[in-house]
Amino acid sequence: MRQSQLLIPTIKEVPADADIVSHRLMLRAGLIRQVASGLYTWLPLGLRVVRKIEAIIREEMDRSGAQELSMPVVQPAELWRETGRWEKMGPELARFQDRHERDFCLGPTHEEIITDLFRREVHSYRQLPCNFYQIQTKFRDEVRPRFGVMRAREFVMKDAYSFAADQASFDATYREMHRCYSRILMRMQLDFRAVEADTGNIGGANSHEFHVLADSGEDTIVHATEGDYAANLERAVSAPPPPCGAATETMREVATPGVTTIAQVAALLDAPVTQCLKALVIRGKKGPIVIMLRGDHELNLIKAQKIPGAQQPLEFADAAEILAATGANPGSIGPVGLQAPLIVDPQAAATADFICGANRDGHHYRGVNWGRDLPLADSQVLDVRNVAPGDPAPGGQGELRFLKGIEAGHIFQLGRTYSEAMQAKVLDRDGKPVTPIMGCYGMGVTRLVAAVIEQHHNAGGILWPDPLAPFDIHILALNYGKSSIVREAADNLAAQLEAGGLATLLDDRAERPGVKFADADLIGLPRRIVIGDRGLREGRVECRIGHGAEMEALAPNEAAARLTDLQR
RNA sequence: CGGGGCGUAGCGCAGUCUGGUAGCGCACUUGACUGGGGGUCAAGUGGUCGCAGGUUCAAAUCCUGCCGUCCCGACCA
Repeated sequence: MRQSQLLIPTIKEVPADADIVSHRLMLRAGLIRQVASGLYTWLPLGLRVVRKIEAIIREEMDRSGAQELSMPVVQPAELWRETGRWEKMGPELARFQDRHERDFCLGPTHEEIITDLFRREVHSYRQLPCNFYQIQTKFRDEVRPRFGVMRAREFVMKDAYSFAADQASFDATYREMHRCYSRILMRMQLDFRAVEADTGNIGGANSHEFHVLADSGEDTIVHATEGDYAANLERAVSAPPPPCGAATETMREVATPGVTTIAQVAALLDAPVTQCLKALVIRGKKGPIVIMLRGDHELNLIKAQKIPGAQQPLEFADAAEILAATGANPGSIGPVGLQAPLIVDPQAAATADFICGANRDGHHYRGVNWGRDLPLADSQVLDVRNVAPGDPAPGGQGELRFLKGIEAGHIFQLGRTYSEAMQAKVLDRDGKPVTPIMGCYGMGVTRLVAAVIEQHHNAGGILWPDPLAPFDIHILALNYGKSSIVREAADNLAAQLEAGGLATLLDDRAERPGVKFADADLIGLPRRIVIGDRGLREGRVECRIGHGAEMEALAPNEAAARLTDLQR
C-alpha cells in the first residue's frame, strides 16, 4: 500500500492532553483521533492493529471450542428488568427510548441477551457445555474516561458466555478459558499475570483478571515471591499473623493534647507505628461501625464493604456521627469501652501492648491488650486491610510484592445468577429441569492496543511485535518522486513482497529522508527496507529485519526472498 | 459525583494579572534551492479568542452563568 494514499497523520508535537506513553504514541503515529471524551475514531493504521488482535483472539477462542455469534448493541429494557440490573446499574448504563417510547439501552455487556437466547434455543443437557462469544462494540458511560482508548466509553470487547449442566463441566470450561486467555496474551508478546480478583458488579463467586504489566496501569496486583499466588490488591490476603504476644505492660491513659494522627501519636509516645492501632468509622445499617487497623495499614474498601451490617455502598461516618457514637472526635477514638460495634483486622488483633485512642479528646491508652483490657470475639476479627509489600504470602512461602497492571481480561464464575433470574433451564438425563451454571469472559480488544504499546515502545515510537504490526514491511523509498531508479526498484520490490503475501507499506511520499525515517520510527513496523540512489548504484537496498537488528545491504531480489521466506 | 487545571488558526503555545490594531512555532499552499535522520529562503492561506449575558467609550483580557476537555479520588475490558 502506498503511504501517500493512506491517512497516517503523524504529528511531531505531543498533544497536551495525552499523559501516558501509549496515548501519546497512538496520537502521534496517527492511530486514533478523539471525537469526544472517551470516544475515538480509529484511523487506518490503528484499525489494522485492532483487526490483528481480533484475529488472534478469534483463532484462540475457536480453538477452545467457543462459537462466534453477534448480538445487538441496542438492548430492550425488559431483559434487564428480569435480572434487576435495569434498576441496579445506575448512570453507567446509557438508556434511551425509541419512537414508541419503549426503553432501551446500549449494551455494556450481554449476559441478559445471551441468556435469553439460550433459554429460547437450548433445551437439552446434550447441547452442553457450550460457550458463545462475540467481538463487538460496547458502551459504558464511564465516570471518568481517561488515558485515550485505555478507558474509553465506547470500546471493542470480546465477550464470551458459557453454559454447563454441572460444576465439573463448568470448571473444565473455565480452566480452558484461563488457558485460552494466556495463549492470546502470549501470542501478543505481552508480559502479563493472571490474578485472583473481586467480581464487582457482574456478580458470582470467583474470578480471575489478566493484567498486562505496566507502570501506567491503574490496578495494583500482588504476587508472592515464591509459589504462584497472585491476586488483585482488592482481594489479596497475607498469611495470618503469628499469635498475639503476651502482655508486658499495664494499660494506662496518657495525655496526648492536639495529637490526632498515628504518626503524631507514635512520635509523641516514642513507639513504633506498628504498636499503634487506628480506628476508622463507617456507616452501618444500624449506626456507625468502628474498624481497628494497625497504624501502618490501610483499609481495603472492597473488603470493608463486605462487613456484615455495613452500608452499601461503603460510606465513612462524619465527625458528628463519630462524636455521638464514641464520645470523642476522630483522632482520639479507640476500642476500649466502646458502645458501637467493633471489627478488628487480624493484624491489629495480634498486636499486644498496643496504643489506641481513649474515646476522650486529647487522650490515648497505651499498654492495651485484647482479652485482658477489653473483650474480643472471634467473630469480630475480619481481614479488612490492604496487604502491604513484604507481608508474608498466604501459605507461608515467600513474601508479597506489588506490580502495576492494566486489566486486559477478566473471567468470571457466574454460577446460576442469570440463568435462575431468567428461568433458563435444560432437561437432564433423567428428564428433570436443571438450571445451567454460567461463566462469562471479557477481553478488552481496543484497550489491548494501548497495553501493547505500553510494553513495546522506545524514544522514537512504537515497536510493534511481529504478530500485531499494522503492516509487515515498511519500504522507505528515498527521493521517490525524482529518482526513476528508486521508483522502479521500490515499486518492483513492493509488488514482489505483496505477491509473497506480505502487507507492505511503501513510503512514496515526496518527503525528505529525515521525515521518512522519523515517521517510520514512530509507526514502528518491525521490518524495514530503505531504498535510495546511493545503495542502488551498488545494486543494493538496506534491509532491517526486527526492531533491534542491524541494517544489511542486500540486492533487491535477495531482500525480497529473505522476507518472503520468513513469512513461511 | 467531589477537588484542581485548561479552552486564543489544523496542532503546540504567548498575550489575560495591569482592558485600547490578535501574535509566535509547527503544519498547509506556491516558488526556488536542497536531497540518507523532522533542511533553507521567499511569498501566502487560515482566528465570531468555547458559548451566553453583564460592566465599560472600549473586553481575548474584568464579573456572572453555562458548556467542553484534561488531571487527581470512588467504578471497570
